[in-house]
Amino acid sequence: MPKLYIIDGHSYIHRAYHALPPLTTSRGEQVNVVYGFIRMLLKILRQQKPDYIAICFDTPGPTFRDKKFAAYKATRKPADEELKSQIPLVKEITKGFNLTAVEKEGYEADDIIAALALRAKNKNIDVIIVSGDKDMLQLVDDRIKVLNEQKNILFDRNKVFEKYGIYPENLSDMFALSGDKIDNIPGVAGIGEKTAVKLLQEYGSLDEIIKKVDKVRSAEKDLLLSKELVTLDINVPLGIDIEDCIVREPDVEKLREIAGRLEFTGLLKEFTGEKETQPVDYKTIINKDEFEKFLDRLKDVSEIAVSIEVQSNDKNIVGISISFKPYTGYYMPVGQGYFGLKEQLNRDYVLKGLKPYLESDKIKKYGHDIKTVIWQLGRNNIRLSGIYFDSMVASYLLNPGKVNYDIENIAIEYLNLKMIPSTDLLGRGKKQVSIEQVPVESVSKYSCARSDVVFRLSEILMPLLKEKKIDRLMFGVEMPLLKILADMEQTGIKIDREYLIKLSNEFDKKLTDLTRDIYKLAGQEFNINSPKQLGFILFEKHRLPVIKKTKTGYSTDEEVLKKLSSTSELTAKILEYRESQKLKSTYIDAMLDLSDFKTSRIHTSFNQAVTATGRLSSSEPNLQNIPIKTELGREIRRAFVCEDGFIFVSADYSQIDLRVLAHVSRDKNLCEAFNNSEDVHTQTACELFVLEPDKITPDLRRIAKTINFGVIYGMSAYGLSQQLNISPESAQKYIDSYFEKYSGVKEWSEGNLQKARQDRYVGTLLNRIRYLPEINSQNKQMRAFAERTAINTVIQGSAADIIKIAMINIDKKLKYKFKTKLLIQVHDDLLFEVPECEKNEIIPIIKYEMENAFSLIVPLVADIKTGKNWRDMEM
DNA sequence: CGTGTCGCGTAC
DNA sequence: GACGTACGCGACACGG
Repeated sequence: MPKLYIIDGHSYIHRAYHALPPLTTSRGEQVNVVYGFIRMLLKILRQQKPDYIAICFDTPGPTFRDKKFAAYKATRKPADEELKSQIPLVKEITKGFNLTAVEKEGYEADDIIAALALRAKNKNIDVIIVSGDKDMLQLVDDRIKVLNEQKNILFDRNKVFEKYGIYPENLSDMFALSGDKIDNIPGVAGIGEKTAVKLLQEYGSLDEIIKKVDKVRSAEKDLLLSKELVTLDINVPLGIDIEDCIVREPDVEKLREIAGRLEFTGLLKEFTGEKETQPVDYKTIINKDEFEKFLDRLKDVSEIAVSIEVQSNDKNIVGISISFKPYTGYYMPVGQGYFGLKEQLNRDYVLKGLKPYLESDKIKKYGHDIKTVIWQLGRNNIRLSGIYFDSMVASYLLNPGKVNYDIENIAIEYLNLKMIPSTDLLGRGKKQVSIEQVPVESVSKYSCARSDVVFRLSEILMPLLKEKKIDRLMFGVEMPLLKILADMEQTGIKIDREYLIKLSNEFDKKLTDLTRDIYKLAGQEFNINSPKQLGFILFEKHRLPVIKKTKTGYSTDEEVLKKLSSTSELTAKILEYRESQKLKSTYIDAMLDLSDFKTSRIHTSFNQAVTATGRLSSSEPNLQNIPIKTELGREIRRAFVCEDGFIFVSADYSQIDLRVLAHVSRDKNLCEAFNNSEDVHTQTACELFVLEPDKITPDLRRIAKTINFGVIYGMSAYGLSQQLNISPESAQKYIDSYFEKYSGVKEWSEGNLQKARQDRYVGTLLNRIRYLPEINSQNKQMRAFAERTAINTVIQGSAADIIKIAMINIDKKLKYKFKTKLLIQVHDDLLFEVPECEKNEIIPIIKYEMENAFSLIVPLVADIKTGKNWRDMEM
């Protein structure tokens, strides 16, 4: 059925005026109403795909209601000038969209809407009135609905009854009885909405009420007048036909011109987005016949792009789109609501039909964020196979420095294509709707585009990967890794819930005690978690010396509190409090929250397209920063346990960063240290302080270690001085003497920078690249930062390359013969869950594959530990 | 009432 | 006024 959207222009304008801040152009014109109006209109156009739209406006002059009742709307303030001045612009916008504005002298928009709605209804057109005005609800029936966008409610008869306790046809009686303060409609004094409803329910009609209720009878005149005023006039001579309201292509030129004039830069971009040069061919498959034909076609294809839409709460699949080639797509709705959809296929039937193709190695799979697709299908017992090209990963490899790799952004960058953002379909925030409630035509276009665009992207991205020589990294490392990460996520790691609950309670008690002590020492209660309040207590109330400041006030970080703690019991307690609070909120409670209720396992996300250096990241929860350094923190690790009959095996690379540095720099001294399997930090101390190894004190070793890390991070004298708590001058001396002893490192570092300045990027061992646009900046700070990352990225990124290769090679060995599973990667560390019976066989395999993942000029060494939980791991 | 930013603290 | 790379908590300011 075709749909007519009738927009209450009056309601839109006021909403925009009050909801938005008073945006102005640089010339001082207020334009918030215009902006809001366009936004709301775009949303309706994109989300609802109306066939007809009519935008109704009031006219300034008096209406028949004013003639009947001079005081009508008399209490209303005249509209603000800032609002009124924008109305002509709004009408101009309407024209720009090629939409029809309807107004009629002597009538209010309400009456026009009523007349239009009834006329459309008689032509078998579904009507949706977009308005927040309660008067409009009188019109609701089986064909006519009212959409309140602020509250995101679509009123049908039942919804009206739900809200008022009476049906739409009785609303005018109710409004007449209760009156309306805003419109100055008298009604019957002493009767509000509640009483009106009660009376109507009791007596049925207005006539009966007048007869039976004294109070109403005495106000009969007012009541009848009110009734006339609230009743919508459906006999407006409209002067237009429904067909005049058909939705046409907007006049993009005109909209662009207005957007430019009013300085709507964001909107301007939307209107400038490339129009499809080639028409797309998207189809929605809704019956068995079409589906069987589709499956027939699948038999002959060698590659498909897949995109899946899921319900946000239960993650059930509501539809699948598949594309065979660019500019085409098929959408199969399998769990959508019936809004505009006559029939749809059964989910299990569709999945069963697609399964052999999705699981076939013969058909190459393309997608954007395939790991998510693996999950979506995995939940439905389909193991996606033949995984070939992920456009998210590809675009990440082409430039890993970006904030995100959403397909919308990638499509703009590489195809100059503006896609429908999901917020257009679903809205955002609290008003977000679930996808199955969105009309199928919209979801179909949205989803098909997502498959289609993956193909279009692949045609651009693949040659780029080749050209930049990162195709081996893509197809040899990242694509195989993708599947391994999905497996790791799916496996998860078991936690001891009872232990964590016990820990949580203990920490609770500890925190309560500490809080009490702290309040006492501070002399008052305050929020210890607030650095601002804490700063006040320490540095203003107690006049403790200010050691460091932040952008916004006093610093209260660990370094500061530690220094103060030699004299202050208060800060010592706060340090204790901080540690416990951190462990409880970030680890203990979060782990309990995120663990699977049935299996007690935690399934993190290993993100493949986040870091600028090529490392993985982990989130929800982050299992890559579980405490290990302090005794108390380590207690958290005891919560990570293996299943009965299994044992954890962890394998971590020894000094992989410094080994990579030795390799790329070919520094004689550094290589020697590793080739002679000496302790590298001690060795560095020997060089720096010109002492024999047996003369190196722990303190000297600590200094050497800090410097070694400094090299990896692109050390500066200032940074090193901070870290070692020494003067920048002495730090500089250390650095000078380091580079004297390790001249190879110095030469490599300089050469690396020079190359970076030339190429504006750096590359790792596997030619993972990172752009450094700031490397030649005039700004010293920015340039210095780029120089540090130039050093760090090569080392950190190469180490990431190596462990990724190791993961792939280990996976190949494990996959078929063993039940051992890789659970977690922490940058240079792999954690496996191993059946006890496989342990002896597995350990040498893991060690071998890690140490031989890549051939450096120094050996790679992996240290193996085993244990029943993640804390108590022993060699 | 949600969203973005800041300070802080974990990991490698 | 930062030696690199991440994630996430709680507080707070801000525009609704």
